[in-house]
Amino acid sequence: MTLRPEKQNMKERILETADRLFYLRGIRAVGVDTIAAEVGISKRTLYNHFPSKDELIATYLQGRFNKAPPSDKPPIEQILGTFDRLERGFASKGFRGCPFVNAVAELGSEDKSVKKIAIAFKESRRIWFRDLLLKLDVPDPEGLATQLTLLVDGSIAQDLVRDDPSMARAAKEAARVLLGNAGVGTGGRDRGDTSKPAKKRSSSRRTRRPPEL
Amino acid sequence: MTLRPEKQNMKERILETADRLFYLRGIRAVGVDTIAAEVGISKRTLYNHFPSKDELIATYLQGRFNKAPPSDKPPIEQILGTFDRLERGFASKGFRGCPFVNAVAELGSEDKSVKKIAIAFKESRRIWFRDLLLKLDVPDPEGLATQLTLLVDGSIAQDLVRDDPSMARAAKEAARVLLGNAGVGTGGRDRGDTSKPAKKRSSSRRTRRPPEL
DNA sequence: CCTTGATTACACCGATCTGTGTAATTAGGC
DNA sequence: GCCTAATTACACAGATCGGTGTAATCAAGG
Repeated sequence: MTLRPEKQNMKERILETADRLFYLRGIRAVGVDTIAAEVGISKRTLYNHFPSKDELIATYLQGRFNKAPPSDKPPIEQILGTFDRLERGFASKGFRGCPFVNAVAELGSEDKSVKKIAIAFKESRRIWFRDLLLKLDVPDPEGLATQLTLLVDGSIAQDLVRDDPSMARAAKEAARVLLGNAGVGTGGRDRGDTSKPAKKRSSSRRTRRPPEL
Repeated sequence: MTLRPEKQNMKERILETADRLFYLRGIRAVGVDTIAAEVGISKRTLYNHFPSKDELIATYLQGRFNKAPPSDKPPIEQILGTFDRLERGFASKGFRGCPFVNAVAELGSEDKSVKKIAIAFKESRRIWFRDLLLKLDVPDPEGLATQLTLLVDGSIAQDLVRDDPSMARAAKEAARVLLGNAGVGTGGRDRGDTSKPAKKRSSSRRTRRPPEL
């Protein structure tokens, strides 16, 4: 059953090329002919592996859904490290925004399956933040996790249009402030003692529901 | 020289329809035939007013570049009010993300003019924040303004995929924390005295360059 | 060697795209 | 009423789109 080496993973090869082109140039901007030509195969072969372009798009987005590997580093480092990885991603040449946001922006609200994948991805990242925040015992892990995702997606959008990787650093600084406000020492503040600095000080730390000035 | 009423602002009529369709369905997804049909004119007439679709796209984006009207309200209210307006926008049925981010996502890095307009828009909002922050005499108006734009764009992206207007509120809460950290009372914190509460306390307020944990 | 399945080249379909050419029609200003 | 300019309908060009049908070729396993 062993095919010749270069065609061993035909489906993966197609998917890799589709991923690259879809992400870099946009989904609507890339035709199946272009993908087939780039892979070096006939269009017929492509359609023997994917019944339609929509299926290829869905598989492409599914493939972008890489969950973060479990880490044993302290939660605070994992959270802030997210923005470091983000900055490295921005600085890399191939970065062009969030594939899920781009897909929703391109394909409109018509395509329900695309939107479902995008929502699932965004939510998974929020949950990832939340679970780390739970270990830190912050007052409102749900809300703070949402706020962190805002910083992530905000910096991604800003970098997409500005090509400015420093947006990730700005997001990190903001994240540090939000974490500090929640009673978490981030190692970047006044005193460097990161050793559990008095969490949950009565209620004044929490960003309470404000009286809507 | 007065044309008959319904055709008095032909160019504007075309532009309004193009704006609506481009924004709601996407730029690539809408053809000039569709626009002309929707306006109720012939395709030839459309091309008599716009030499190409690219020109129409550029004009569409230029038209989205509406600078905020000057306000005499306190800066802090203007800043936080941004997120209230954002939330109302999210809740309105026609909202579909940031037209500039969407355009860049759709058209790729090929179209330089589109990207330039998008950058100009993003920067104008940052400057708007910064100028308000200057009046508040915060330690780092430039950096804080950038952070606020991250919250704005983050909530827009999140709402685009989640259809959840509460993202604007989450952004507002985060903005409140960031402003509070900069020494600005936002009316939602412990003591309600918004009367210039000890700005610029030596250096410990500032989110300093952290030692990169 | 022969069978089997994958891949190939290639033509083709109908639809859609941006953009143009043209001649007829319409309406306003003088 | 006449001139001018805008708008109209409509055909058409040339390209690209997603997708299919077909027959030949190729390679691997028995």
